[in-house]
Parts: sequence; structure tokens; C-alpha cells
Amino acid sequence: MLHNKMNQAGDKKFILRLSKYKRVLQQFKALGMERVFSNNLGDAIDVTPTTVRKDFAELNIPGSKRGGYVIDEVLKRVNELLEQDKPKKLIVVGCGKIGTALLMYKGFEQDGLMAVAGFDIDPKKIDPNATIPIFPLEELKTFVKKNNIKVGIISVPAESASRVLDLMIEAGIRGVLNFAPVELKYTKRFIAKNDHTAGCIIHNMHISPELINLFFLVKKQEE
Amino acid sequence: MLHNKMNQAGDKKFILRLSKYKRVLQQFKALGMERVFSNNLGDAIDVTPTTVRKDFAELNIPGSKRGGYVIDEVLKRVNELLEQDKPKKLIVVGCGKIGTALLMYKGFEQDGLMAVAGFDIDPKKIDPNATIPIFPLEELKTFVKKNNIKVGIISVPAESASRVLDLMIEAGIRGVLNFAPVELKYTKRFIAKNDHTAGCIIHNMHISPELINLFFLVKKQEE
DNA sequence: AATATTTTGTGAAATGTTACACAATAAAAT
DNA sequence: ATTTTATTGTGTAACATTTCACAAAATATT
Repeated sequence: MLHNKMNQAGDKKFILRLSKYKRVLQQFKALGMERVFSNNLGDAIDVTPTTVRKDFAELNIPGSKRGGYVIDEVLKRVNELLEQDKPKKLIVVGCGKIGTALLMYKGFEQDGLMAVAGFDIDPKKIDPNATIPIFPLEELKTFVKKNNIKVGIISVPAESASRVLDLMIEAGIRGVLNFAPVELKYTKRFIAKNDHTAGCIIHNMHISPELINLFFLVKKQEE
Repeated sequence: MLHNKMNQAGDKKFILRLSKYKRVLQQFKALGMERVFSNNLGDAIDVTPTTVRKDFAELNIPGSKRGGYVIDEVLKRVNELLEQDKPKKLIVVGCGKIGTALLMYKGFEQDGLMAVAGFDIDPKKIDPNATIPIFPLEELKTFVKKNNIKVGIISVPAESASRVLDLMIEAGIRGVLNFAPVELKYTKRFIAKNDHTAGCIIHNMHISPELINLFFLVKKQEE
């Protein structure tokens, strides 16, 4: 993963498990536990104890036989890797229902993330004095550079998504999570404009395919 | 995948690719194209031509050398597998911002899905006369059974999610896509209550981990 | 102190997924 | 009609990920 040759898919699964470990360990800690065994942690997030041990080996987290792992030590290492000493700032472009929901998403705070601003093209949405301000799209570039924002969410209608992506990349965004109902990807048209050493990583939230997949699996389960 | 021993992860990737093929092929068709080659389709959705051909072999879609695949034939087979002759009905439980956004999510219509009702605990949200009605949670069971709904979305606060999941499974929901900022899973406590042959498949939308992963990858890219 | 038990750590095996390679085939070119 | 070219189809290889298996170690028990 980290040190070995890895791909983004492997990374993502690993990061997902790390996030799950973190959440569960925080719960265990809140219950007063100080140590955890790999089989208990594995049960909690639906992976095998071997996977837990492999993950912890990857992070150089030492365990002790019959003593398991020290929860504080695991949390410390996970936070180090994910660099979650302080909340990571992100922006949301497109402040319709999904966008504003994401601006105020409760899960961000608990997971070391912070939506710091929204941007929209609709003047009625603009609210610079809100708790999390919403600015016009024209101010995106200035804001992104001034605040050194690297990651953003796109939650605009499908037909605007590609153009918004262009603006975000131009502004300096280097990671995009796309909620628009259209597949976005980093294509060659950006390379002529941007520093060649840094592209933009785009991940799409596949809401429809997730549901289609559920329908498919539910049908199969009924057979 | 379909005929071979498969797991849900493999299925999901396959279904995701099918959805992507479908979207792209609809676009190609709108452009007047009648045939497609595996390398063009692969380019369009970022997979290798071999993957495309393997997928089509799995679906028994015949191609012809130097003639490629007939777009209509591929779409027909994909729709058959995904059973998308008519929109698949789903419900949304929790009609806050994410919930109402999902009720009206534009991507559903184009992807063969239809949100037919929302449910909420808050009386102020109830709106039985809306285009997509929102009912009180007490009516969930009746509605689900009467309309034979099998799949639903959870978009409630974290602290309500588990209880809402219970109600949904009790009502007859067999596939759940969870947007609440908490990991849900189908645990043993359901087994005593439900028909043993049919569990409930739960997938979590990992919004925070997706973003954490983006931060991680962006950081790695800058190194 | 000695023994038993339970867990970690990790090399290797197994499984899953993707890509390679090329024979076969069909359309295009001659 | 024949040859050339470009693609499909698929067996197999390569690579990625997960699991197995067990030695080693540390705690618990005797």
C-alpha cells in the first residue's frame, strides 16, 4: 500500500478501512477500553483478523501477544497517516439541496474534515455572512488560492458539471468528489493549461449505480 | 460474475461498468452511431478493451470482427440484465437536505430509477400532495408493502439511522443505501425477526472516507 | 517455575481481477 | 477472388488482494 507498489484502488480500500478502524476505536475508547484484539476489530468492521493485522503491520503499529493493540497508539498512527491533526478544509461548488446538505454534513466534523465555503452561480444562494459562507462562483479562484484549498465537492446539475470542473482545476483544486449525475474525469484538455506535474484526481459518487447494484443483489437474493 | 462464483465486490464493479457503458452508449446513439469498438468504449469509461470484451462475453453479446458491437444490441442486453424495462421504485427515509435532494435527483430518471416517496419523522416535512409525496414514518410499513418496494435510501442523522434501518427491514425493505454519517450493517439481531432466507443488503456511501482518500492521494501526488 | 493458552506477525497459498497474446474471423482494400 | 488489415474472443499470464497456517511470544494458569 504505502511503501509497496500500490494503485489507487488498493489505497482507497485501505483508507476506507482506516476510517472505519478510527470510528470504531473512538467508540471503544469512549466505552473505556484501552486495548483491542484483531478479531474484535475485524468483527466490528467486517474484515478478517488477518486483514487488520496486515493493515497494522503496514502502519508499523506493534501489537503484543495476548495483549492486543493499544487503542491510543492505533489512533495516533492512523491520524498521522491521514494527517488529521486538524480538520482538512474543503469547498462545495453548487449549493442546491445536496450541496447545502454537504456543507453542513455532520459526518465531516467527526471525521476530521471541514467544509469552509460554498459557491454557486445563483445570486439567490449567495450568503457571505452564513456560518459557512456561500460565495458567487466568480470568487472561487481567489478563495481557493487565498485559503490553499486542494479538495472540493461538485454538486451542480449534470449539464454544468464539466464547466465547473474546469473552473475548479483552474483555481487550483487538485481533488474533486463529484456528486453531479454525470461521470467526470481528468482529460487531456487540462494538461496544456496546468503544471504537468500535478493533475487533478476526480472521484465520482456513483449514486445511481449503487442503487442499481442493490436492486440487482436483492433480486439475486430472492432467487 | 453472473454464472461464475462471484462476490458482491466483483458484482459491484461489473454493475458499475454496465451503468457506465449504458450512459456512454446512449450518448453515442444520440450522436447517430450504430456500432462501437471495444477500444473506443474502453477509452470512454477508462477501462481496457479486454475488460469491455470480457464483460460483453459475460453478457453473451456477440461482436463482429472489424464491425464491432451493435449499440442497440448492447443496450438491450444491459437493460435485460439490470431489468430496466421500467423505472425501479425506491423510497427515501429522512427528508432533510440530502433526502429531498435525492428525492429529486436528476440522475435517477436517466438511469432507470424512480424515487416514489419520502418519509420523515418531522411533521413539518410531511407533504402528501407533493409531486413526490413525503409521508410520516408511521406510514412506511403500509406504503412499502402496498407498493412492493424493496430498496430504500437512508438519509437521517447518525443517531437515528440504526432505528430507521430496523423499521425499514421490518417493513420489507431488502436493500438499503445509507447516506447517514454512521456505518450500518445487517447484524444478527434481525435474524430472529425475519424470514431466514432473506436478509437485507446494506451499502454505505462513504462520503467522508472518499474525501479523506482524495486528500491522501492529492498529498501523495504532490510529493 | 513450568505449562497452557491465546494472540501477533508474516511467509506463502489461494482467490479475484485485469491484461496479454494470438488465432480466428470478417470487413476493407487490391 | 485474393490479400490485407483490424477487430473479436478467449486461454492464459500477470498482478492485486485476501486468507491460511503456524512459529513465536506474551499473558494466564497451574
